[in-house]
Amino acid sequence: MHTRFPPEPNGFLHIGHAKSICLNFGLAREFGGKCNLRYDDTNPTKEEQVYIDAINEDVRWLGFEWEQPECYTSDYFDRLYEWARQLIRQGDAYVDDQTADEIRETRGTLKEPGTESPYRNRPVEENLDLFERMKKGEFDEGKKVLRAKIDMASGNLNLRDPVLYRILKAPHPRTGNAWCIYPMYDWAHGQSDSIEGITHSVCTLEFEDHRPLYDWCLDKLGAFHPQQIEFARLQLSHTLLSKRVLIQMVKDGTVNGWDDPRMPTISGLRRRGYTPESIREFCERIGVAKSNSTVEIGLLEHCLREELNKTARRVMAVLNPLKLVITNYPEGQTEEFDAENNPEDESAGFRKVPFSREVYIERDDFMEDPPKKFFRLGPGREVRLKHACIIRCDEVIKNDAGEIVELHCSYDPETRGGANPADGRKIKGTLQWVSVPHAVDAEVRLYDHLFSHETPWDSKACPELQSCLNPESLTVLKNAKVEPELGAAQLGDRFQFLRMGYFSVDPDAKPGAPVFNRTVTLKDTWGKMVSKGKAG
RNA sequence: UGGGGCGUCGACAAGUGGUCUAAGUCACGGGAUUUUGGAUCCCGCAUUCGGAGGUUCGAAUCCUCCCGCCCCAGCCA
Repeated sequence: MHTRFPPEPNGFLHIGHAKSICLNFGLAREFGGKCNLRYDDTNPTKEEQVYIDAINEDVRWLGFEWEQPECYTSDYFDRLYEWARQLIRQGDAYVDDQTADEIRETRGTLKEPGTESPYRNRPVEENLDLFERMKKGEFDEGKKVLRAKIDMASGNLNLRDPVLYRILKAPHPRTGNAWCIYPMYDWAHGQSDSIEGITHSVCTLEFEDHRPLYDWCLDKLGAFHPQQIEFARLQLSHTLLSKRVLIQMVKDGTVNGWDDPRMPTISGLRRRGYTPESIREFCERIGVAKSNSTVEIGLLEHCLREELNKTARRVMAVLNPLKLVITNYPEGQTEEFDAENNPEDESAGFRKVPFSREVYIERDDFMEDPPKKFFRLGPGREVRLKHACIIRCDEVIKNDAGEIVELHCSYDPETRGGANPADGRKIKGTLQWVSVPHAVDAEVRLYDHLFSHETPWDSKACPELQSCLNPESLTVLKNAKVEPELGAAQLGDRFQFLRMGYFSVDPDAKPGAPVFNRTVTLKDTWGKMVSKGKAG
């Protein structure tokens, strides 16, 4: 088995491409075959080297290695040209002088047949001569094309004398000015597959109509004939995977570049903190079929959490800090408690976490008048500070505006170090915290789905993209407090901020000024109860 | 009668004549457990396969008709 992943270098790869990559490379891996990376670079007006570099990086990052060296359709331009001459000699192709408009008008419609070009029956020698002169640059763009001579009455429009070559006086990123005629996809793809010895040419559903043409070309040429097989492209809820729209959002500033952590691009997912493993697992679980379907983005997030739960170090961070003073703890005293790094992985060991009289807790973890099922902190209530001790809230301090600025609590010395109370009373709530004098300031960026609408690609449900955007897709928190050791977090580090979610270091981070991206939240049963009104 | 596809649980998706009163995963609901309302563990979740007929001892799987959805009229890929 020999497969290939054939991107056009005209944009960045996204999660939909990942499905194709995993499929093609996965097939080769599973059946002991090979997989090529082939750039389908037949349109120099749209393609650029920067995209090739980005695609190479993304495929490698996803964990796949292609047969060296990578392939380019442009490497086959000579062969393709010779093959075109063979077609002409066989009387299966001709040079057409009609304009693009004329060709469109004579193609017919979906229900009516087209009409044949007046140039359709030119003698072979004339076609050969004209085609050669096209190659030499004697004609302007649009003046002539090479067409296959098939059937202008075919029900399949692709068979109504499709254009094989057009004149494009544009320099090519790889062949420079060597060519001014470039092959169309239909003329290039199958033959490139054939040259590379591809056995299974896997592509998306919209090419199903092209298969008869794919077969026609190879049959006429008598060349090695790979088999084209189609599958449904990925559609993800709350996500747009159209290259056109992605480019637009980058250009109009809706997002901050191709690698904005909200983008479904591989580079965006990478910056967001996704792991290659989780993306591969996702591609494995969604399966491959021919029916158009939409996968819930929750499945992608599940695959991520599943992996991060096993691998990410747990650490404490407070996103929206509220100061809490433990009045019966000696002023100026500091001690360290042992904290487990990952309950899912014993080998991750323990670390020391500094504790003192004043700590920050999450503002949302306190309610002045909490509902019954809220088992976090409230006046007179007891709660556990993870790894440290049990505290009771004695007093709520407010400013003149009536805002809560500080909590006064007392701790139970018996529970110091995380011990359970001797009297056997159960403490339901556990909070993460950060010691005030030891805290490191951090910027935390909270990300959510770019689109609040489930099917942003649906023009009926979403006539205007803007109105379907999630206004809360990015929330920047500049006043987060994190454990001291996180001040030294490195790019590529991933953590679970206890009870808050999984976070990764953003490239914007600088020494002493950490920046964290929320990769994905933790499952939030309480949040779900609140939004369903069952929290009372 | 343009051509090509697709329709199995809320979302994916196995299954292509008997082992199907239909696998698995996510989601969802319930319970246990828990120093993360996380994780983990149990339990539940399509008598039905777009619909209607038919063939057959037997159909999601074969046949007929019907319905719905997607793709194709770039000198894009």
